[in-house]
Amino acid sequence: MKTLTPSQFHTNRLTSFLSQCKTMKELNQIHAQATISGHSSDNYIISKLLLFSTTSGPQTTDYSFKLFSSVSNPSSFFYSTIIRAFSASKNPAHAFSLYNQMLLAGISPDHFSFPFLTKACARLASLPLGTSLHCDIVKYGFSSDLFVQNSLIHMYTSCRDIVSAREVFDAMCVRNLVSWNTMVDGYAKCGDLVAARNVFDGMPVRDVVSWSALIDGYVKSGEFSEALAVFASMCDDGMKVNAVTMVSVLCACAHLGALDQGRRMHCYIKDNGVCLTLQLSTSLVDMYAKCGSITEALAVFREVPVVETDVLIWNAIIGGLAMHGRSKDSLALFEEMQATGRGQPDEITYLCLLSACTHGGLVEDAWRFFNLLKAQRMAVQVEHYACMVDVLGRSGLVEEAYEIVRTMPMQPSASVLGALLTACQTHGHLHLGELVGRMLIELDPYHDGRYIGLSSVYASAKQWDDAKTMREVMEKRGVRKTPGCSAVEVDGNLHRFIAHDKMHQQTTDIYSMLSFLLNQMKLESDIINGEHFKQEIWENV
DNA sequence: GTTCCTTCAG
Repeated sequence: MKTLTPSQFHTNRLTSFLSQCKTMKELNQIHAQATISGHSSDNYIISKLLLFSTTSGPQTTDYSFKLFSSVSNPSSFFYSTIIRAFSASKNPAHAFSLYNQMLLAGISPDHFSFPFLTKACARLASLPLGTSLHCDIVKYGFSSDLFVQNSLIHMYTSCRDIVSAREVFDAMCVRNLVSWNTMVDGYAKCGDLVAARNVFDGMPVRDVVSWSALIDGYVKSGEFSEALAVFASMCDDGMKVNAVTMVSVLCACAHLGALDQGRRMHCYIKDNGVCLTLQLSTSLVDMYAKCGSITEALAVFREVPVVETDVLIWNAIIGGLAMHGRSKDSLALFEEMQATGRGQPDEITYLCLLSACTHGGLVEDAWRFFNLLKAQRMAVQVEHYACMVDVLGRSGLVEEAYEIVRTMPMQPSASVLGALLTACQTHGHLHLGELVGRMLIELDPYHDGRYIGLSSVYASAKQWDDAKTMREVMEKRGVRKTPGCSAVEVDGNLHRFIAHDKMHQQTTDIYSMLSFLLNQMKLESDIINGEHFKQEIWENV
């Protein structure tokens, strides 16, 4: 029997621990053991530690970098691994600092280094950087490596340079499924669905990624019905779908407001044993909330074990409740999120909360969240300001709302000014409304709503001539009023309507119900809002 | 002795 030295014994023991390691906490313990037994500078042990920490998500990048720094003469393996960690981190540009350091140290990049570097470049969407990287790839002789070529296609499409992506693709001697899929994804991602479809149709073999990339392309381009049609063909083709496919499909249902279809997709997921990932649960919550069934959204949310929740699913349910006017419940779920400590609130969480406050008229809570947002040194975005202006404006605090607009650190967007304009109109601030209305028209001269907005301000102040003039100015400038569009799903069928639409088979029934509802609203509006609101309703039908 | 490319959620 071979006798091991104490050092070899420790190395074997550490290696065995590392192969069974499941969490970062365990990894830290193994690292401590390595330090105690004097193996913290053993490159093999460090390589194992580094591999684990670089594949444990972007939160561990700092730790990975510390590990990397403890290697005395890092080989290309160590450089590639740390470059990979940075390419997936918040700061992909750091990957290039390491690349430069690697070149200065006289280490040549290999066929592993370049895919990570191109990925970093893709995330930065920097074409100049990508072009110079491509030159390096040629220089070091890796331009015919399949993996490098595939990642180059991805890089070019991320930089929206389809021509170069195509050149790489056409120059390839050997293409695999990934090459084709990357092309489908890249043409789809740039919004050219015709080209994506052509590549897809020309594929010798297709897999679940090919289909999913095409479906997602249609979703990203807003062609939701087409996305669902492709999904149907995919099923007809006998292709097995996965969680990624369903995320895109549910997103399409959510945008269409197609509750019955969404429910059927939920059943499909259960029946076909599609893995219910956290992302998929988030999509289900989002779909149910956007399709009007907050009850089912809550049910899906409650089925996810609290330990697995992350900020995105909290945002989906907090935002969903806000959307449904359940402001107090929305705020209560935020408290629950804080209490369980699962998921760190981000900028979007606060946006959802502010939107809850807007719907519920919760001015004090809105200020509380707004200050909390600033206190946590998060990026206060123009959307947060828009919500604050909206919540203050709706509560009649028009001066305070105006103060926000005046002092905000960036240019107020159309949504910020729009919220202020509505406040001026509702609470009769003619002077400010006129000023804001004119700014909005300047900002968006081809947007019909901007003229209508100012016209409504005049109308609310009973300045009928000015109101009429604004509409005339709009017409003179050739700005057409966009017809309002709505859709409703009945028994899985989607019915679409535009303003004054009389095309529907049951148009007589629909209009008689509408006039009944309008009469009810007329009565209510007389009591609540006075004349001009009533007028607005009639005008817009 | 260990690494690489494609599809997804607010």
